[in-house]
Amino acid sequence: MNKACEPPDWQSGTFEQRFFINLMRLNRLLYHHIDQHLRAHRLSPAQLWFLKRLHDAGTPQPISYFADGVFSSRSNATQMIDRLQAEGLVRRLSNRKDRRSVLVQLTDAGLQRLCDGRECQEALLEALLEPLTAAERDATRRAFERVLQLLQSQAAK
Amino acid sequence: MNKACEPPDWQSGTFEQRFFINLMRLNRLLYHHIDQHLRAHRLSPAQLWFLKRLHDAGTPQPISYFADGVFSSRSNATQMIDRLQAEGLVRRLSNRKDRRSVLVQLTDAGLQRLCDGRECQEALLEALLEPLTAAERDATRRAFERVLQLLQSQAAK
DNA sequence: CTGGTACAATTCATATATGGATAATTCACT
DNA sequence: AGTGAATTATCCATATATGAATTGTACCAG
Repeated sequence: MNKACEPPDWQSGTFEQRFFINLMRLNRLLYHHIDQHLRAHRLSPAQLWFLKRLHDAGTPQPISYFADGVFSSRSNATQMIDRLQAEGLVRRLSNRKDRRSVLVQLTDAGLQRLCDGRECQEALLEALLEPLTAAERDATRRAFERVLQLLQSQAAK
Repeated sequence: MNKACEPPDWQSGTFEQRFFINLMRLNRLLYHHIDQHLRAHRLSPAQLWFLKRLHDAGTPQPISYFADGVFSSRSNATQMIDRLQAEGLVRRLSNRKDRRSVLVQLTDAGLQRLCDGRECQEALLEALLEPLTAAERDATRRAFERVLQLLQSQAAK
């Protein structure tokens, strides 16, 4: 990411405008921060998220398992798995129960890569958030959950 | 965006892990929510942001003005402006002061599109955040600013 | 069993985003 | 003035993300 030329005044405008732009900005900055360090482990945050979810599941999962709407939609999951497979981190298994679907399995190399990346990401997040007091953590957690709740009730309409 | 197949348990894991994933999730959901409604006005959130910044500046701005690291990096700004220009929303002017740079100017059509889109986005954000009490707004604002501050001091290292 | 419907994965077109080149231009320094 | 560094926009390769269309498969109603 290139350096800003003359950054806008992020704290101007209404609460709603600042909320939106600060959310987008925080997201972008944090993603980029983690991305930079994960690069040494040859993983993107999205790839790490895929491997982590697959490992947590414990068993091979269909492609649709990864289309959770956070790091990936349905059509994107296919090509994310393509790239992970090209690197030998996962493999595709045929599904005898339902030949429409394909099961994705973590390989040993994928597990190793996952452990490296996970450690890196966790260390970065802990270092970043370490200065937060317990009260600040609580307030932050609640703020996120509250807005997520509003967003879900709004999106239902 | 496709519906989730079996959404993961977002509230498991350490505070740091939940923080990260909730931030990414909130960002994606809100971006998508706004994107869906802006589509009727033939704008993406990123395009609206470009037009808004250009209008706020009041005068034509160089390409690098848009590379603020939130919606766009340097190389991306070029193609964002390409698309806006192809739609007739902005035009490129030569810069007599510095022939390396190009000035981008809002057209009348761009101003009209901006007004439509801005109104749509503001209404969505107000409707979404309307249930928040003053105390919740304050807590939310402070949470964002605190983490942004941490991130900037961390990124400096 | 058959025909229609639903569903899973894929492919395609397009938009967004980054980093690494490059060419043209300007600037800084001697 | 002239050389070398820095800057500006652009181009390229690649990754990420979405929606629409397609293909193959499963399932259900009659």
